[in-house]
Amino acid sequence: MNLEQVARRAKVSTATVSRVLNNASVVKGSTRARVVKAIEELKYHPNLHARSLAGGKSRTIGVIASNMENPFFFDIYKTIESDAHAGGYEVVMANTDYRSEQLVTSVRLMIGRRVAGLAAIVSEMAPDLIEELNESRIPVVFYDVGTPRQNITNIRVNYRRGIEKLVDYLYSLGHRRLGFVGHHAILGPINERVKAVMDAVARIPSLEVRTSADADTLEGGRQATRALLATGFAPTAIVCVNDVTAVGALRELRERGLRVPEDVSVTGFDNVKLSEFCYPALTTVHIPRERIGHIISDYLVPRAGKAAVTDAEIVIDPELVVRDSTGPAAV
Amino acid sequence: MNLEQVARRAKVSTATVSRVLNNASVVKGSTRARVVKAIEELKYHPNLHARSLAGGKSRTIGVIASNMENPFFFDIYKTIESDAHAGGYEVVMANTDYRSEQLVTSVRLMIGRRVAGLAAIVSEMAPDLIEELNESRIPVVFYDVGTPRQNITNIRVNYRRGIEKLVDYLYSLGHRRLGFVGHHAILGPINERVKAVMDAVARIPSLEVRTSADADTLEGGRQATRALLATGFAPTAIVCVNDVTAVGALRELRERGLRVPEDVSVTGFDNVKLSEFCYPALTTVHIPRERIGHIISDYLVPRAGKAAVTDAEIVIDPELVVRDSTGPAAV
DNA sequence: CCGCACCACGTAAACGCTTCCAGTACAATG
DNA sequence: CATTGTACTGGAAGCGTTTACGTGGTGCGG
Repeated sequence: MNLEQVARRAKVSTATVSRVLNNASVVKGSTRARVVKAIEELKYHPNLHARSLAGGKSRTIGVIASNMENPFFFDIYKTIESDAHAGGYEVVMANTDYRSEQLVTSVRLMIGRRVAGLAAIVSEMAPDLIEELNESRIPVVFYDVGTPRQNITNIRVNYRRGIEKLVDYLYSLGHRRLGFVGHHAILGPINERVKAVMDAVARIPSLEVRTSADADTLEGGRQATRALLATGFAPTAIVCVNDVTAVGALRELRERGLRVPEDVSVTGFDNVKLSEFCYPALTTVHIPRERIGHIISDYLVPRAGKAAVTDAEIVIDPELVVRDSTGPAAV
Repeated sequence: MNLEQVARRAKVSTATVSRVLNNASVVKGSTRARVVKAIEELKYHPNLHARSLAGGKSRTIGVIASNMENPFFFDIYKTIESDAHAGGYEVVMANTDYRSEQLVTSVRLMIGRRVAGLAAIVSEMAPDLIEELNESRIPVVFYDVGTPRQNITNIRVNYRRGIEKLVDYLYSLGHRRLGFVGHHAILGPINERVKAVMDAVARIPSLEVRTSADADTLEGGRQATRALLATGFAPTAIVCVNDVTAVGALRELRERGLRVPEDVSVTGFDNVKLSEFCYPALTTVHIPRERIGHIISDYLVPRAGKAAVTDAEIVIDPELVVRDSTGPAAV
């Protein structure tokens, strides 16, 4: 079922069929009608592979994320998708599960697909990736990690600042023993996020902190919290790497009979919708996911009268959102 | 950057490069080494479009879902993805937002991509879709809606039975006034789900029910619940179309000062992970999402020694999961 | 020393589309 | 009536692969 068959049935050349398909150029009304009729009768669907091969372009942009299960990533994805569709583009998505090996695979896949643009919303990194991407000439936006380069734009939030706001707030409530629940992807004291917490705590001598980590899921947050408490360390507040893990923490505390925030305060990060709907509603740090999504699509989706892609670094300053999961430290 | 350039650099023909790329046929070790070296030096990435055009096959399967934001769909997606990767296949995903017009667009897109198989996990339907799909000769699995056909397999859960279990359980707890919170996609009394609720209730004369609907999100569940209560109708139990909307309902009730389950009972559907983590944990109906995912990939991902795709209808019987959001009806 | 099988590789024809370059028909113009 | 322009359509060359087929070497038995 190809152009030729349609052409034959409509008694025109393949060139003409192609023209009506892309409603480019001028095709006489009667001819166009014949072609359209043939297309419908044959239930013809153009082969997109052939199309982008011949055309040299692909009108699809790729989005790679660490964990689409986490609404944080999904919210960004959704915004990009919506913008892309508005601009006549398609989106293909890939998950890495925080594995840098999977990141490399996914990036290769996207390059192989000759995407028009690529967004990598990931916390992991692979050494030669930037080089490889640079070589491919594909416009790229990295969120979180990455290095600005020709054709590579960088967006990151000032995670450090967000954590500081959180820690200062908890300190002001009288908290002195803090727990930090992370996820495996950011395990290890070298990690930027853990370091941010350590540094924020280190500024205030009377503060003490212990960390724990598990998967970036509800269950992971629960397990990490359980492990943290199993050490005998009794934090008066638990800072979680994001809202999802915080909801996991909430459950573990509840099952241990600890009240939030009377006995233990809990904080999230991201300000995902769920953070308002869980109980108690989470004190968290807002990260403007829609804005991030729009920035990304501005860079990747060619739009009439838009500036060209340039290398740049964009830093977003997150802000504290106080809700019900935090309160004065227990005596 | 194409096969020819690689071939030239390795001083072989494009055929040989292709052979080492697909490590098919026998290529002498030394030659293979030269080619591999050239590939890496040039940072060559095969053009996947050309590949599937020439090969005639695509090694990717498509998944279309109504709302990936809802973990129910995502869980199924994840299972399919994992199975597909295990079988050397890629997956492309598309969202319909419950809009049948978008369903059509997505299906066309998938056909255009000449996917090796297609899974449609959707609650909406479009008239000519089945016909169009049938014409395309692509193996298809429908979940929820659809009609078995040559090359089309159908999976559905016995939603009706699940609702009956729920209603019977609530009745046994003394509930007589029920609210049903749906989402827009299933609005209208013609809908299968609403009908299932109506019929389940109709079996028991003393039971009364009112319905309401909004988006399939946390916020939607909340709004629908608000609308339901705003009518003055005071249900002693609220049956929600799924867990996500139920969590939304939970929040609305909490903000109105209604205790769950003392004042009002709430039930979800799907048994998504979140249903255990919210407070109170939801009484719900378990739908085996992983199993559904596996069934789908069994049908779509060609695997060594696997039976061919046949038309069939598979029905899954869901079971009740009682947790903390339900209790005896308030007097 | 010849012939044959076989291995390793090259040649070239698809795959289904886009698009440049011509070509035809016909109206408008001088 | 010849000339130029315009509107539409066709021919054919790619796009980057895969793959059937062909060919040149090598090793072996006879």
